[in-house]
Amino acid sequence: MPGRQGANRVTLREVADHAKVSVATVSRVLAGNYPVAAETRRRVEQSIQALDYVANVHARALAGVAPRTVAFVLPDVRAPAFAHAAQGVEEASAEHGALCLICTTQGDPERERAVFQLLREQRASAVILIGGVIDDAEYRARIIDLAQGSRLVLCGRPPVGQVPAVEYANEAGAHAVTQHLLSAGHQRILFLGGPLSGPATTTVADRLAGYRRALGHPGWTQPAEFTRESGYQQLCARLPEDFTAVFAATDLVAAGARAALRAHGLRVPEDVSLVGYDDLALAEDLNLTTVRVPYEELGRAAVHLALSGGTEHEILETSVVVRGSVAPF
Amino acid sequence: MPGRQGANRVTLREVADHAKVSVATVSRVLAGNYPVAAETRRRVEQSIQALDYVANVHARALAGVAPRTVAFVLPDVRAPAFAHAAQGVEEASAEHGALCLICTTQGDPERERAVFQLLREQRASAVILIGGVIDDAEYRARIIDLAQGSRLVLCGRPPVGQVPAVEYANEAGAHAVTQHLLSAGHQRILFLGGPLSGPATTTVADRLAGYRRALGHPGWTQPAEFTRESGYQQLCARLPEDFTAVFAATDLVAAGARAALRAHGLRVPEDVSLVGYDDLALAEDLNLTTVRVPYEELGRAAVHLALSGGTEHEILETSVVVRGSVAPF
DNA sequence: CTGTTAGCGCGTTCAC
DNA sequence: GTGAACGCGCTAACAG
Repeated sequence: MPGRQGANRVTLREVADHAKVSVATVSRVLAGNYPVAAETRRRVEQSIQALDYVANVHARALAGVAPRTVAFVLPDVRAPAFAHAAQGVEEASAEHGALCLICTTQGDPERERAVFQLLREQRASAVILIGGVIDDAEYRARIIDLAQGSRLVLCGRPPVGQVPAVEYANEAGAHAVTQHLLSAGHQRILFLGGPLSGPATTTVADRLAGYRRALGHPGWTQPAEFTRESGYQQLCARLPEDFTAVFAATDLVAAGARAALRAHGLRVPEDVSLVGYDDLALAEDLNLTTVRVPYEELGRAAVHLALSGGTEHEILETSVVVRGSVAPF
Repeated sequence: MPGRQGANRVTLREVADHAKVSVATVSRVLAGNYPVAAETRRRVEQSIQALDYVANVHARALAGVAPRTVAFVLPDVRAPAFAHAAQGVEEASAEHGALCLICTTQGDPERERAVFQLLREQRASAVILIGGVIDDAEYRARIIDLAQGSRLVLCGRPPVGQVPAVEYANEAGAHAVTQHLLSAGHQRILFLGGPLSGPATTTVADRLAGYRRALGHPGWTQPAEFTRESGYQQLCARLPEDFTAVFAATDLVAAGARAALRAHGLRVPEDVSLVGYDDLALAEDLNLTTVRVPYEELGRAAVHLALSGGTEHEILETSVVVRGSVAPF
């Protein structure tokens, strides 16, 4: 192992001195984009090794050679769906030789602003935004505003003005599972999910829209937050009633719904059929028929879009994963 | 909204000109650590607004004011345990006003090296490392090597040489659940988990050690990777046998074990008791008695340790969470 | 209180 | 092929 310098403050200058050449020469062998005598190059490389020289990105960036950096901004890494998207972003960034920053905001617009400020200071090449949102005028204005600073790409949300986005076929997926339920003979299907009060996020709104389009009428809905707990309580509040199937807006909600059904002595799928959305790992545990959302692909696509500079509106496909939570009625 | 500049290349100089002051003055109102006439400050602030000026971290860093950056290096963000730790790291970093970088390595030492190189170039204030490892000489050498570049803190692993670490009472937790099983009258307890071949990671090794210490003898073990699938298959391979309880090395493994038990017509806990480790969300779904590991705290503690520059070896507590998967025997 | 100026570490013309 | 010198945007003395 070469002699290490601890705090590692070795500069180009020192390497140059050590190798008895000028800084320009060292810079050249480092960049490798300019002819350097073999012997000289060897000597320089040795010095670099010996001193354990590590280039300083800051100096480099200032001199015009900025490393690519893509930032992924999300409410919370612990949410499986977001974690999967993050994985996709990470992988795609690495493939592009870009460093990946992951920043969480806890859904707080204030923190989101702070994070963006930080990212602008960092001169991030691109920032990708994910997380449920209510698509109102205030929100759209905020996005337009944020987009000024750096290249912005929306993920799992509709595009806003000139700000590009990569989405998944959310409404279509909801339509498909509902259709699946309908084909099995179900007629009274309860949609479980949505805000307990106030406007819905685009995510729920689209799923609800797909459900309604398949049904051909407004159907029946029971609000519930995107948590297991809420799914449990909100369905209990609705039980007993005469629906034969439940469409939970999320796998997590479905997990809660399933528990609620059981608590009321109802079996899945014998007594009540149940479907979810997202296809998280727990859907398999629960043997839950659900809609698969390609979260990792979503992240990857966002990175490509961000780095390619495109402005198209990409929409990834969703598909229903049939397991054992639906029985014919 | 102020007039935005798109690519945002406004410099201090321009702001100074706009406000008819010197760059030093602008720098001062920005830093706020030096007296500036109220009127002047107001004018400068207006110019900053008008031009939508955003400081350049790189220039700043080069001039000596480096922003704190803590990097969290992990195998995979999708693993719930790691995601929770990441959340802790993120929050603690934010509290310290530090930017948080999250980098994944897929457990590939090569990628790990590349990431470290990148982080050194970034002049990261600290890097925190998490993920299962086999504690051999090669590994220890690698850590020592990596630690040269920047401030390193190990997370959920034992310290190596001068490299500090924050762990959780892994062995003690395993001892405690085993004791819990013993108290319920169980004697033949199977430990499910561990490498199918080769040496174990410190994580399993410690859990196994706790199990054995409680038992007072080597006990019975069946290898299994840390996945639901492996838990299922490896337990099936062992069934039927006459143990009355299973200690799964991980909640995920426990989920698989539970499915295997069911597939063989065995009920939990009536026929066989089952415990896991980690206390992930799914443990609650499964009504699984398990050991709670404070992953978020682990992440937070690592950040504090990293930023405080301490070198202590911190060990967080674990506790057994009693749910309904254990019955007296 | 405010302006001038010298670096921070590196890439990049230019001359040699 | 190689070296000297300027500038990237900003902070921190140092003078006024």
